[in-house]
Amino acid sequence: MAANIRDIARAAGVSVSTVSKALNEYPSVNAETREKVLRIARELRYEPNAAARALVGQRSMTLGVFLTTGLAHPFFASLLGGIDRALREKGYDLIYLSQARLGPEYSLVRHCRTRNVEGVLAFGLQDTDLSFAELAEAELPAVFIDLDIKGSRIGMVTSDNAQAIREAVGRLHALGHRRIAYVAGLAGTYVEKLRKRGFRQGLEDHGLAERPEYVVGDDFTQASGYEAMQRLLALVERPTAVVCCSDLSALGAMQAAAERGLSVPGDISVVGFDDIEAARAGRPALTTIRQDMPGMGYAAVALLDRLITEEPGSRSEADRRIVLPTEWVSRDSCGPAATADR
Amino acid sequence: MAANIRDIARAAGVSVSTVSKALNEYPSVNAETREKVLRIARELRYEPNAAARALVGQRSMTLGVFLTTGLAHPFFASLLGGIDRALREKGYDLIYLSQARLGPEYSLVRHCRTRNVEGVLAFGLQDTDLSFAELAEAELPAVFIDLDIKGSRIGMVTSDNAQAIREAVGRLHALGHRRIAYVAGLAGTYVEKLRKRGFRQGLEDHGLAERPEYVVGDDFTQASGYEAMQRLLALVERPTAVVCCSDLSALGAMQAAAERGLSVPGDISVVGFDDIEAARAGRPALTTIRQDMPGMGYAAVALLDRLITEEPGSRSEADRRIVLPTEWVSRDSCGPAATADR
DNA sequence: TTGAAAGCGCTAACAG
DNA sequence: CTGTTAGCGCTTTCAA
Repeated sequence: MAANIRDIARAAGVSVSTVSKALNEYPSVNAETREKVLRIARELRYEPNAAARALVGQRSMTLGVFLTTGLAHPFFASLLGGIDRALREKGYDLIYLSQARLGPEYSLVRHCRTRNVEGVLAFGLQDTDLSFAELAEAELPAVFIDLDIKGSRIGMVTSDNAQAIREAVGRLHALGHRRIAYVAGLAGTYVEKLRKRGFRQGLEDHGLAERPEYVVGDDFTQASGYEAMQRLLALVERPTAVVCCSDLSALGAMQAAAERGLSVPGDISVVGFDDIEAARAGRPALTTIRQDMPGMGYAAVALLDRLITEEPGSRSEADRRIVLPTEWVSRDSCGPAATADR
Repeated sequence: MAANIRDIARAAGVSVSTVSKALNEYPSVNAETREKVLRIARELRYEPNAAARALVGQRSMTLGVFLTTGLAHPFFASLLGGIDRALREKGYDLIYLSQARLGPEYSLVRHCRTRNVEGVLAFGLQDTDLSFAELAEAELPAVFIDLDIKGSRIGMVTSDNAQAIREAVGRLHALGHRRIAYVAGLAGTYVEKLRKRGFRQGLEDHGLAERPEYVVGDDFTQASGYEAMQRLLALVERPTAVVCCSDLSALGAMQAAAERGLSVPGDISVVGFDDIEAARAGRPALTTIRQDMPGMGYAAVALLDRLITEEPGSRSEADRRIVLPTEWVSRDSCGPAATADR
């Protein structure tokens, strides 16, 4: 029942190759012929068959997406928004690549080959996954989000994590804070490494010494933030401001402060990271560092497209890394340091 | 460089059709021949070409997934876990269908046709989306999660929402609660309709009258729960227990109670719905109703597979609806009603 | 039990 | 500017 190119050719009284050319906007087709073909295609509700196109050896226009921590990320939805937009603009479709290996014989690269996947988008925190090495080896173009993987056809998109935290420290300093703590995220992850680095740079910028007891936390979760804050509040000389690696941990931290009877930002200021929905809903509303998730998604697909279509090696290592700026979102969880604490 | 069926045939000294049959486990091939073919296929790292398979007119083994509210759902990750498992078991791949219409000419069904999608999985809250009618019309098999759509090749998977809330009311009643309120979710959604119905049934079961002022809230968000609880606490005769439509709204409700200086569960008991991660992390840890998200995902794919492979009309309306049981998760936010309040 | 051949829908030489 | 033809990789009659 579905019309194909031959049906159109017959109805239009031209050859299939002419139809193909008309449909693909070849310049060599007579304007009238093209219009006629296009009109008939519409009438017949013609839809090109992607499988046939892929088979004939050209592009499959298929990208794969591989998620490690993936969807648990509270802002994956916004990432996807940007990915989606870029996908449409470039004409790609996205296929989901399972992270659940059923049996050791499963291979990401083989899966991609079978489905004619032209490039893969990977997202997550763990870079320990073996598949990544496999990807690089296979020369399959790939773009990682927040993951530091190298390879000739591998790109990366991330936020300017270090700069963001560094700036946060600066802003707290400007508010009079001198005892600034950092609630760290999962050790070993790329973003955590940079955020911690940014924290140190921020302290340095203002001649503040780093105190080991002011660096706590070991995960991006709410629970980690909660416990971290408890430890901070048990200190003899407690911090007046806390920069957190994530909104979730900041929320946990605020919870701990509230239980302790401390007011935020009256007694202690708190800064988050990400700007998830709950940041706005929290009491007090969380001051945080917004990542441009849609922008990252969009940039990732655009970069992947370039990696696929350009000559391998035509862009430099640096040229395959995209670092997006973050945005300081001032809400209610930060305030001036109490004067007694200065 | 990628080996194809002809390469195998050549290397094995047999015909391509024999190779095809061996690869597809036709019984008519000689055991020795089959072994030889399989061995060579492995040596050559042969991977079947999905496009060619789809083209030759058989199954494409491709499912589409369409998300409305989709990924914003905090537990979409667990849903996906179940989907993933079923996908592998049945041999399907999943392609992401954009919800972002670029221009009015985009059509979900056409997209599916182009990509040879055999069936679609849809998830979300809004059933107002026009594409759904289009799906039913096109006779494209589809399974909806938490969405009440009907059609001859359309199925649905959901939790037993009504029963879950009804049971929650019963449990609160058993704890001595008589003034039980309900924090409702987004009006007009399928799950909300059933949860509210369950609440009423629960009250009826125990001869409790429904008080209009005890039904508040209008969304599944934390903000909605927060405001709802504020209204509840402003009442002259405030409830001693609150059943919430979601964990998020329950968390918001607890926040409001805490701000008001009320203890949970000492002064007021709170029940959530979903069992998201934050439920466990909350203080007090939230007593809630767990939905079997992986189970729903798995069931959805399995049902879709049946809808695709079985004769249309071979299963009854009721047979196309799968309702999964929920589980009561007792944590710390519920306690006996204060005796004075009985 | 095996093989030859046709053809799925499309694109791309090449010839006219 | 248009048409003829070959062929992408695979499955499936049909005949041997």
